[in-house]
Amino acid sequence: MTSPDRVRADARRNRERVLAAARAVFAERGLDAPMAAVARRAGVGVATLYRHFPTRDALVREAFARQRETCSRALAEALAAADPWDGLRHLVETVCALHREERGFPAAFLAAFPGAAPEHARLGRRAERDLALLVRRARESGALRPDFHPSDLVMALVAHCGMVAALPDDAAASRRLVAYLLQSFRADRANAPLPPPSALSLGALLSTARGPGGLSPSSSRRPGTRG
Amino acid sequence: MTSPDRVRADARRNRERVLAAARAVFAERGLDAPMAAVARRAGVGVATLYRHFPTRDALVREAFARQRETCSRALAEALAAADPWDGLRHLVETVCALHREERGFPAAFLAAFPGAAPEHARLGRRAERDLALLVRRARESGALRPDFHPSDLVMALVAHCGMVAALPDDAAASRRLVAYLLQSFRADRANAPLPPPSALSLGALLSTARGPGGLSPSSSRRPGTRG
DNA sequence: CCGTAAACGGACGATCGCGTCCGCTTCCAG
DNA sequence: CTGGAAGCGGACGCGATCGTCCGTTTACGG
Repeated sequence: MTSPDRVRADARRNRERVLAAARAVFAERGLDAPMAAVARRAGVGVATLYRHFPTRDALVREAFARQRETCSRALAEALAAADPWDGLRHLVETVCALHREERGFPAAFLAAFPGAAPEHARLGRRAERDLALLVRRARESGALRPDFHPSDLVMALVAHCGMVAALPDDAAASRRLVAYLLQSFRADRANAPLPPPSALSLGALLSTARGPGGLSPSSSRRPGTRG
Repeated sequence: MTSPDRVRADARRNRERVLAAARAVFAERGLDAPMAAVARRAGVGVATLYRHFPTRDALVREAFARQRETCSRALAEALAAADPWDGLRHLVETVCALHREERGFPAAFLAAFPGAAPEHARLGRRAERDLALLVRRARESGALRPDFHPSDLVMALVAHCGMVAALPDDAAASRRLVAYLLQSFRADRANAPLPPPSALSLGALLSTARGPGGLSPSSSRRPGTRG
């Protein structure tokens, strides 16, 4: 059962090339871009891709491992911060910055959700416990509103993530939403100035007639749906 | 160029059947469910479906026409309200309730976005103008914070919509997010009690190991991406 | 009741993505 | 240097969806 441990150098190299290609392709074409596109971009045969990552899930998971690592670290840092509110803010801002900056990650983040709870909950449980502790401390410090619930943090992250997924180019909107949310979580209302608003317009959202090319290009589906 | 005007009764009936089926199927299987599935559900041949709605976009647009109509009406009502803040709240709550209650609509709402601005901007322009007016009035009434920008409303709607798309069953999270956002938009901070929190957990979001079936079932893509 | 035009439906060819299979190449230990 | 095992790559068979084409059915005005 003990695997060779010694991996051929070219294999390791190819693995990295595939991961980089996957990030690029997922960022450009969405999480369900053809596997072949990833392989081509990596300069590698499909078989090699499938050998390293038997399923799309495995590939996505590995491709964004660093990002998840960053999230996880941000939680630890938040917990270690001298002021729990600062910790909370740090957590939110770190995760949201990741959503904003790492193209394709929001989709992976959202996609991770529905199937999240079932098994493996090892690290998940721990994260939950840490979050609960952080929230309790921040509430007790008086900075966080007393009716704040840990799930509100998740709610905020998912909402932000969903917005970024829909509007991947609007960093202004992302920053502004984060600022609004953080302000609404404070117990007092230190109305710190908000970052500048985005250029979003109501556009055709309420319009009845729609031009061509409206929704067709990658018609989008709800990320969280059991097959 | 003048079309017959007189449409056969069965044609009209089939059209309605297809629209109802489309809403059902889109709700269950996402916006890019097979056209054939819609046809089957409607008890109709594919050809009939394609005759009435030449493209998927056309079908989606028509299927959710009533919902868009409701949004549009909500804006008008908001503008007509005696108190502009009440109007704004009504608008947000109406649209978000729609997101929450009409399965499939959030995806359509989001999908409508990226291609929104280009042409047809007729109704869009008007909506924008109305919104700007509403916002100005609400600011001047003192209820809405002075640094609120009309795009913030769109930002909030897209964020809420994104969250609902990711967590279609969590009405509690939806209501709570709306409450947080509305509170954060107030100039004063009338800390009205929030609706109860959701049962969301951090789950495996930060977890490194992921069990099987994590993201695979309908792997989700960013709704707004030009092909 | 009847004829016609409109509407219907399902079969069909084309396209696309998946994941495997197998012959060839490359690494590296001895 | 050399042999063998690990790794590689692309062709291939499969299944799903698309959108059209055409023979058949149905509504309805006269």
